[in-house]
Amino acid sequence: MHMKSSLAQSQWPVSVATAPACEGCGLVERCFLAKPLPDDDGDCADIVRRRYPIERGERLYRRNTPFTSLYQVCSGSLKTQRETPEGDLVVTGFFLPGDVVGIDALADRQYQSDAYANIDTEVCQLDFERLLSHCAHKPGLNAWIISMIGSYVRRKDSDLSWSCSLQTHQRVLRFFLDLHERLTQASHTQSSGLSLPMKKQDIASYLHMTPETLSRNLAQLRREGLLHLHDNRFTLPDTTRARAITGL
Amino acid sequence: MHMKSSLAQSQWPVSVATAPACEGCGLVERCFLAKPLPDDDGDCADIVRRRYPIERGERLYRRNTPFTSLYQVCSGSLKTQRETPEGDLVVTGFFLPGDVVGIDALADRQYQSDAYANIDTEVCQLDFERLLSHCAHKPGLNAWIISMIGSYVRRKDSDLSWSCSLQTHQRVLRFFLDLHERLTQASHTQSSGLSLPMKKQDIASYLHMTPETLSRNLAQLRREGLLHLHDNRFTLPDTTRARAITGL
DNA sequence: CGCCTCATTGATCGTTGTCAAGCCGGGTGG
DNA sequence: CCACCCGGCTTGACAACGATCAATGAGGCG
Repeated sequence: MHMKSSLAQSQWPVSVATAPACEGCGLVERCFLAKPLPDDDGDCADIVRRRYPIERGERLYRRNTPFTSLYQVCSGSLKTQRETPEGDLVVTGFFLPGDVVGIDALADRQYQSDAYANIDTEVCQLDFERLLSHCAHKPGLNAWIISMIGSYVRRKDSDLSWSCSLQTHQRVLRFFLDLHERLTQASHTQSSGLSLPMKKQDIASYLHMTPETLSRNLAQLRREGLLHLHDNRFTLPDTTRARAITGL
Repeated sequence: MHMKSSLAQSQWPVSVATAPACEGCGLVERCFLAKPLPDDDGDCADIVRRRYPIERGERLYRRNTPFTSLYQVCSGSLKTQRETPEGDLVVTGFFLPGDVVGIDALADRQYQSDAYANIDTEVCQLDFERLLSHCAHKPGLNAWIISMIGSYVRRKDSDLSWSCSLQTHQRVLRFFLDLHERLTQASHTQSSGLSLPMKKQDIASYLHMTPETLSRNLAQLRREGLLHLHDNRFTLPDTTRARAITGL
């Protein structure tokens, strides 16, 4: 019964040694890659390539190229984008520290989108073939993979359910609530304001609206005292009311 | 197009014996459940419960109940729906013969939506715990699961990318193109017209528009000769033009 | 300084949601 | 067999929201 109540990441044994390359990584205490992999008996070393830097604006992988690796964000942030039939670019996801990117490539063994760094970023690379080949005799590792994919599915599903059905100002507010939550859980800093790790254009694209509409809605949310945003730093002064409005 | 057979399904040995309950199932020649499961050495019998009927309008599972099983549709069709914060119901997916439903429950071990039969339907039930417990010593089975989830992710991802960014009439047309493709690949019947296995209200909800808007768009597509739809049977007279319009 | 990209604000137009009425087909009961 | 009802669907008139077009401002970098 290796697969108890929850597939959650938290059930891995709080492990002892952390890999040398992980020293100083802000994610280290909640990152499973920083610890030995589940059921690792020492032969998993070739799976992970740790803390690999990507510069702002640099591309991590390109659409329609062969899928080889998954990547976990250590610091910074990534976006994935695709092209519409008309040739416009649409942002399909943002990836923050702790998130795994590349899962959309599992089915076709081809990346389904282009992945770019929004700001200077570090990722850990996971060789998927090697990962799978170790799974057979490591049920814990297998469960971890399915859990990881499950989280991605949940996120996509919930995105899909609100990104179209909510009103514009609700979408914007929900985006910032969600972002706040993900950023604070990743790094436990409760500093005065979080920095916005992507461009507003990209946010607009992700939320299926024009930059103009986003800007107007931001102005209104500021007026209503639901969001402070200045110089790429933001806070949510009244999360209770915000949650009530967005239904989160 | 987007129907390259995914990761692993096609690589199973075209197997010999089909299970008795699968005789007469329309899906039998493309269904992997009809054949012994990958790497099955005989002890997988308890995983699958075959061809289990659900009546039109009946609920298969309910949101926020414990996740136990995945279901593959044999015949008929299912929908999944959720409630918005305002209390409206939104259809989040349609499942046709060959599709696996319940994958959104993987992360939380709770179903994330309500699943209903649109018409009289048959499903095969897969006990997920048992499935996983067999994975350890059956790498093929493991790969199959990941492939199955991968297909789901791909579908969700592509839904997400077009269901919001396209114009209304494009969304409608794309929906019918997609439906046509999925229905014909499931049962190889190239009959004169396919029957629409769901209500228009649900289609409207799924496409994020009102029934009125859907109706108007259907009327226009008929006028333009891109879609025939009468008495719940439909054909696509000009798939080439339709594809060009929707970017599929 | 000038160029560039990003962000903001205003004016106008078009598409879609809303509200309302009418239609059609299936089911029920007299 | 027909009258009736009800849910699903269609069509029309109107209002509202967001996209488009255009102009301006703010910051980064050669």
